[in-house]
Amino acid sequence: MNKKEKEMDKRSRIMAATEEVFSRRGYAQATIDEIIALADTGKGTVYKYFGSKDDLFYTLVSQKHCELMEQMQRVSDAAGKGIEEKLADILTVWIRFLRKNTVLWQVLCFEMTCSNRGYSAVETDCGALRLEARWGDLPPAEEQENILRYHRLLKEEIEPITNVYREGIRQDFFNKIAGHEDIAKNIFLAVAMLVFFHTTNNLEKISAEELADNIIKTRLYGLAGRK
Amino acid sequence: MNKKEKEMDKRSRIMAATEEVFSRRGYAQATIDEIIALADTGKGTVYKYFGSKDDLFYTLVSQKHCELMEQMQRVSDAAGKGIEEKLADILTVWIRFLRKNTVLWQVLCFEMTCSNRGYSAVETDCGALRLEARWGDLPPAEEQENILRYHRLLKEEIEPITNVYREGIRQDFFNKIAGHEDIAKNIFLAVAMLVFFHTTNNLEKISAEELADNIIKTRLYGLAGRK
Amino acid sequence: MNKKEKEMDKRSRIMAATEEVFSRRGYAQATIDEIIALADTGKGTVYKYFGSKDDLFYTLVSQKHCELMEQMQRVSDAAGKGIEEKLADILTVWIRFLRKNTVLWQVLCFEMTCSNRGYSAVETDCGALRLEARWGDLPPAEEQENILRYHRLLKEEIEPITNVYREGIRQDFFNKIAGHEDIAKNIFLAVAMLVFFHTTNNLEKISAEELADNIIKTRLYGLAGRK
Amino acid sequence: MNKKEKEMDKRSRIMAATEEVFSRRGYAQATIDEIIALADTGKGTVYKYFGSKDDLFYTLVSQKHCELMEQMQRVSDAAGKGIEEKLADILTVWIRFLRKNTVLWQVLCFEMTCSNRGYSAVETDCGALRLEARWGDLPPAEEQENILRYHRLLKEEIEPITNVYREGIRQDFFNKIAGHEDIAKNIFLAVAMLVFFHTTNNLEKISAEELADNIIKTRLYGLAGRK
DNA sequence: GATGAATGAGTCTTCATTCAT
DNA sequence: GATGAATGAAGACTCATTCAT
Repeated sequence: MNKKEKEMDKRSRIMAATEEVFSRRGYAQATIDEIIALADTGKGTVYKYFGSKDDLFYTLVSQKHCELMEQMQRVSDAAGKGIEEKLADILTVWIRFLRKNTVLWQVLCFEMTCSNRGYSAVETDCGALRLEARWGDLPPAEEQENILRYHRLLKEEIEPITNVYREGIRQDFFNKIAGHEDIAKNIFLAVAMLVFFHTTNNLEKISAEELADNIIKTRLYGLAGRK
Repeated sequence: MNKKEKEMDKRSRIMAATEEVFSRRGYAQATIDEIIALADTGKGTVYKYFGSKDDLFYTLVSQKHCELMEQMQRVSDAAGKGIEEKLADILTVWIRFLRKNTVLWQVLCFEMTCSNRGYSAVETDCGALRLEARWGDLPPAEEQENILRYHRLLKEEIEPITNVYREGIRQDFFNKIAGHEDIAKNIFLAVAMLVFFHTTNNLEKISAEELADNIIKTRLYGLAGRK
Repeated sequence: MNKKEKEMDKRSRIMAATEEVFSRRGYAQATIDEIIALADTGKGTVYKYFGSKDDLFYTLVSQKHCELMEQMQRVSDAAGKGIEEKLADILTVWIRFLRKNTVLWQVLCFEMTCSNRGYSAVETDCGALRLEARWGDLPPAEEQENILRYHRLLKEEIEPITNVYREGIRQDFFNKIAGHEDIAKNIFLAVAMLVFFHTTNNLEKISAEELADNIIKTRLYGLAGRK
Repeated sequence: MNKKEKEMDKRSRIMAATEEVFSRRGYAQATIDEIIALADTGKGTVYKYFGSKDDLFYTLVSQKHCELMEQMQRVSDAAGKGIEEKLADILTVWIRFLRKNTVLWQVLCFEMTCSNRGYSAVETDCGALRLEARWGDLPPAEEQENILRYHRLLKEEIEPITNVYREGIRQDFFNKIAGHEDIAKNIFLAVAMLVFFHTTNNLEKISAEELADNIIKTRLYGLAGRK
């Protein structure tokens, strides 16, 4: 095993331990000590590669995020599919992903975005995200940036479904009932919630495809019986 | 002011401070020190009345939970209303409540249920809740109980809408497409998610009634345009 | 022993331990652990009373500084003394003080003022002190303030002798050879240096009065023999 | 470029980086990482050539010390000069040197001699230096030696001026007022202090020669006006 | 009953030094 | 010979909880 391989070995062992520990404990409760014990490495090594606990977490979810985006892109790009099918495909990918990374994405959505500290990300005119405090003061610029990067991940993950939704609007596929394209986000988040609370319902046994299909059908055509 | 009143005064001042601090900081970031400073009381007093930080939080949300249940009960009990109207009324209550207690319920849903530590509450045959670890070991019995009580609150909050849903099923109001009554929970949680992420979408400016109505309409009759 | 007394007891025990440890190790090498071991107290207690390691040090030297200023003021105020006598008296106080607090003031002069990191304090027009970086960037405002307060102590300590020097100038007691009143500071600092390096010379055995007298005499009338 | 040259290149690049970093940060705050980044070399190389952080610093100041001694020797050896001129020349060299190496010599005087840890160097009968602890225990012999070598540098730097002073005594040039030859050291150190605190006084703008001349004049003939 | 001083286990983070390649 | 990945000891600081007054 050469130097490069050994280094990757360390890195990936740390990454694996990181995933396990954050998945087991959430962010705040996780400790670097547990990670290094699991990765069988020194504390310095972790800090050399990743810089800080926050960076460690970000690196982990960032990587997973990329995998997710790739899959979403693939199904989004698929030719010859209708709105309904596309939506179902994207949701399927999203559900599968969340089922594998439930805790991690829960932590990302709630702990890391600091939405539980009253911070929200709002879109500026130029499309960038800016942190806003619903009360109190904003943290120092550097910390803001750390928080914002998590918001950016989420924003990007919602985009594919938003795009399909826009396409549907153009094709006059959708009703014009409600808050327009926030609906896309709505579906997206609702599915997340569904998975986050999964074990308390029976939807877990259903395959991702089936679940996505159900959700899309219900959303598109409604729960009320057609008479 | 007699002894009893003075005591209640202390209690309620602590309670008010507790709400403010947990709402501002989430659970982990909140400190007893900030609470007593705000309540202008001693640390011992807090521990005498409430026993622990967790108990303090539970007492707070428990109280709010009762208020919520009362309101839900009231609209659920209203006579002469159709399924659609009842659902909209319950959702309106739920949305209003969450908008007032966003952070608190976010914390409750994710931090306190320890769903971010891989624990899930499953319903036993006798209708009770039991904690289950998706991996690793369960915590000591005492801690399990502390976690479970939060699950019980949530379960109870979902019930009113579940009941209406069941009624709709009986009246043949609903399609039979999907996971049956989990759908109720689905709507319920989706709405929570909507509020939790509120500032990032425009739905915030809409009144609770309007929002509830939109959601119900969309859910019942679908997003797809009727041809 | 009542509550107040007990509290003062803790505080003063911590203070005593602080003095001992900082005197033994300097600032950077000193550890809170050693201080609490010596004070036989908990770490939290130290942080409750003093906030941070830097505050701990500042509190200590600040207290000693006050004692020094009091003594300097006393001899400065003494009526019916000539320039020479006044200078000697102030120097005597200064020497005595430095001999008792050698390491502490050495640390204050060099470690705490961060002069070894390229920061200097310059006097603004309004007489206040401002930090300046001879290279690189200044630290955040908060840290600047922490550094400046040490400079302020030193500035205040030099004042009495500067005042006497100014008086001497007015009385035409001094030559006009050199950098005018910086000379006062010069003497002051030279004496500090003398004490800081004391054990390497024999001046240690001389009493503070004698030493002060020698220094003043030499400074005033010169080392060169009068022919 | 042959092997020898390449090696020297490495060495000198490390040395240059060492000077820059220690000058910018002092000793404790300086890190090997910053040095190797600046020298564009590997950490192992530094340790191969210099053994330890302390050795690195010592090598640096040792080299500068030699340059200083050379210059002092040159002006000391100059024929046909009086006491006053010789003193001024030596001081000029000293001032120039300190102005170029302010932080380095500050660190040397206070941090490296561990005078801020209560250790002092005393001269034994045979003229050698021995470490003494004003309290507590002395460090292990090896560390003592590391500390002593810095004291030796300083002692050697003071010698030229001490020699001239001795010559002045022999020539009956000096008064017999004070602590005899410690006076020489006194002047020497006072000048150091003057430079260490330079930005807080106006002496900085004066040329080294002028400053040296002023100091010598004032010291020799006194601050008090001749009537 | 109310208080708040005291506690100390637990965390993240830094950095000089080593050693296998 | 040069490298830099790996290490782990060490240190500042936080905060829930206790308990004597």
